[in-house]
Amino acid sequence: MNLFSDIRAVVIANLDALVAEGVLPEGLDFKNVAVEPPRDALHGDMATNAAMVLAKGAKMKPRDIAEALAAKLTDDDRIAVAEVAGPGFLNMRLAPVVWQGVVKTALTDQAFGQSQMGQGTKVNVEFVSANPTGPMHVGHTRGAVFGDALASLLDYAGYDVTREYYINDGGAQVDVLARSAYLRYLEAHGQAVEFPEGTYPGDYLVPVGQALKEKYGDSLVDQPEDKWLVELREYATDAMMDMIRDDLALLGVKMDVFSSEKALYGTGKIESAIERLEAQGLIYNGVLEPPKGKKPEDWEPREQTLFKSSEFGDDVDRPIKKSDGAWTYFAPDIAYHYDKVERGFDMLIDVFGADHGGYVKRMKAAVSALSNNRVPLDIKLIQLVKLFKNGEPFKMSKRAGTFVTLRDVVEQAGADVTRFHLLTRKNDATLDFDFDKVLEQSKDNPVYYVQYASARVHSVLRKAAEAGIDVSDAALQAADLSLASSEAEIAVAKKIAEWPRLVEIAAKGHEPHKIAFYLYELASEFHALYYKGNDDPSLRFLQEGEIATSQAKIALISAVCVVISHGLGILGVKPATEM
RNA sequence: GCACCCAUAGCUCAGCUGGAUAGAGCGCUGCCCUCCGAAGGCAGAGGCCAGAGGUUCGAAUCCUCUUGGGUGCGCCA
Repeated sequence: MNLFSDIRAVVIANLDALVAEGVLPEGLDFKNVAVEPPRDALHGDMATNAAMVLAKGAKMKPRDIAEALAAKLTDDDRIAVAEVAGPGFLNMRLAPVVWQGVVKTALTDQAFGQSQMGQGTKVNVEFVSANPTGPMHVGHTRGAVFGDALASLLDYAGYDVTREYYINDGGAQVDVLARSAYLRYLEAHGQAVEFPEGTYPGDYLVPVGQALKEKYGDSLVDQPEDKWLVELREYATDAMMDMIRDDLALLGVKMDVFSSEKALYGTGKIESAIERLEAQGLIYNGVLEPPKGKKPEDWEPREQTLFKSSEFGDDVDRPIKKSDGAWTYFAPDIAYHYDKVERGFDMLIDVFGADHGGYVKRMKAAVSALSNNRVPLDIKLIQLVKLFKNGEPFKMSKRAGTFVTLRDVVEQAGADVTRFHLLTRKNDATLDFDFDKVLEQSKDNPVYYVQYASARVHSVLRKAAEAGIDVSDAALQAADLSLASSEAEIAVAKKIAEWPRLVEIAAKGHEPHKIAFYLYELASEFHALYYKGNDDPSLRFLQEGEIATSQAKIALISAVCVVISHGLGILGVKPATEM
C-alpha cells in the first residue's frame, strides 16, 4: 500500500458513487484507471486518467466525466484541489496534512516503504555462479552486486527470497583446474614448470600447490594423471570455492544455498528431468542444421538427442547430448532448474552475464515445460563492465597483468562505493568503471552525494543536541509537523512519499538501479532545502528559541535520513553519519 | 544468415511500463560561504529521443522495416 493506491481507492469509490447516481452507466471496467504522479509537478501532486480511460465505454466526453469526478473528489479532506486539464486529465493537489502524515509514518513505522506486494511468493535468485576455477573479476562483481540487491529488494517488497549460487564443477574446466594445480604442486617440489595453452597460469594456484605438497608430500610427483586427477579436482575446486566465498564476503554478499553441478551426476536427477520432458514428447533424436553465414570448419551432420525448445518460442531445438552420448552442459542445467521447481519456488530469477544471451530462450522453454507453466523464469543479463584508468580504457588480460579482480576493486574503492556505483546503471546497459571517478568525492559521484546528505542530517542532529534541543526518536515522532510546511519543506515530504511506490515499481521490474536513482533525487531535494536556509533563515533547521519548530524541521530531515538508510540497506551500503 | 540487447543534450546516463512543455550529472557561461558541513546550492545555453512508416484521444516508450554498435549460434560451460 502506498499513497498513490490510497488515492486511487478514493477515486474508484467516487466513480462507484457516480455510477450509483446514474451519472455514469453501469458495467464500466475501472481496472485501467491509474493514479500517478504527473510528469510535471506544476500540474499537481497526482493525476488520474479515469476520464479518458472511461470515455469510450461510457459514451461520454472525457471532460464531462472529469468535471463530475472532480466535484466529488474535492469533498475528500485529503484532496485540496481537483481540476480538469488538457484532454481530460484530472489533476489533484493534496492537503499539507497528507504529506505531514507521510513524514510521521516514516519516523514511527519501521516498515515504512516495505510492501506486501510479494505476498510471500517463494522466489529463487540465482546469481554469480562463477566457474570455480579462479578468483572473481570485475564482471562477476557486477552480477554479484546486482543479484544481491535484487534479492534484498524483493525481500523488502514482501517476497520470500533465497539467494543461490550454482557451482559449475561438472565440466572439463575443473579438470583443467586440477592439472593446473598439479603443475603448481610440482613447482612446490622445486620442479621448473611451464603452463601450456589451456591451463590456468594464475598465481592464485600457488598456495594450492603448496597445500597439496603438505598434504600429499611427494607421493604424487611424476605420477600419471589417473592417479591424482579426481582427488586434485575436488581439492582445488573446494579451494577455489573458499576463495570465491571470501571474495563475496568482502563485498558483503552472503548466499543461502550453494548448489553443485557435479552433485547432479550419478544421482539420476538429470535422467529424471529428461524423462519428464520425454513424457511430454519433447525429446527426440535428430540432426541440426548448421548456422548460416557462420559454418564451423569441422561441421558434419550428426544425430543428437534434442529438446524441442522451439515449441516454446526458441529459434531451433537444442541438443542435450553430444554426438558421443555425453550430456551437454544444458542437460544438468535443465535438471538443476527442475530441482528448483521441485523445491517449491513460485518464481525463478537467473542473473547471467550478457554473453549467455543465447541461452535465455532455451532455459525459459525448459522451465516452462518442467513446471507446466506454473513457474515464471526471469533471466537478467548483466552487461559488460568497461574499465577505465585515468580516463583511458584498458582491457583485462592475465598475461599483461591487468586482470582486475573483485578483491582489487574492493580493496581500492571499498565495498560500499563499489556496490553503489555498480548499481547506478540498469543491468542491460554497459557500465563504465573508472577507478579515478569511483574514488572521487564529489557530486559527480552519486555515492558521496547520498552519503553526504545523510552525514549532513546527522550533523544537524548533533548541533541540535548541543543546543539543548530534544531530538530523541520519541520527541521527533511527536513533533508538530505543521510547523514545517513551507513550500520547500513540503517538496521534501513529497519526495519521501514517493518511496513506497518506488519500491513496488522497482521490485516489479526487477530493477534495483531505480533505488539508487531515487536516493540521488531524494538527496538532491534535501541539499536544495539545506541551502535555502542560507538565503531564508526561516528555513534553517535550528530555530533559536523555538524548540517545537526546530523539532518539526528536524523531524522532516530525519525522515529523509530514515528513507536513505532503508534504500542504502537494500543496496547493501552502510549510511554515513559523518564523512 | 538468424536470434537477443542497445541507440535520448558535446560526454556519461535517467525517463516511474502509453500521458501534458523529454530530465539529471559532467563540461561550458554567470552567480551564492561574516550564513545549520561549498563533498553543497541557484540560473543560463545546449534535443528532429538513430531514420521511416504504423497502432490511438496521446508514442522516447508498443508493432513493422531500415541504419549503426554489442553478444551469441552442435560435440566450451
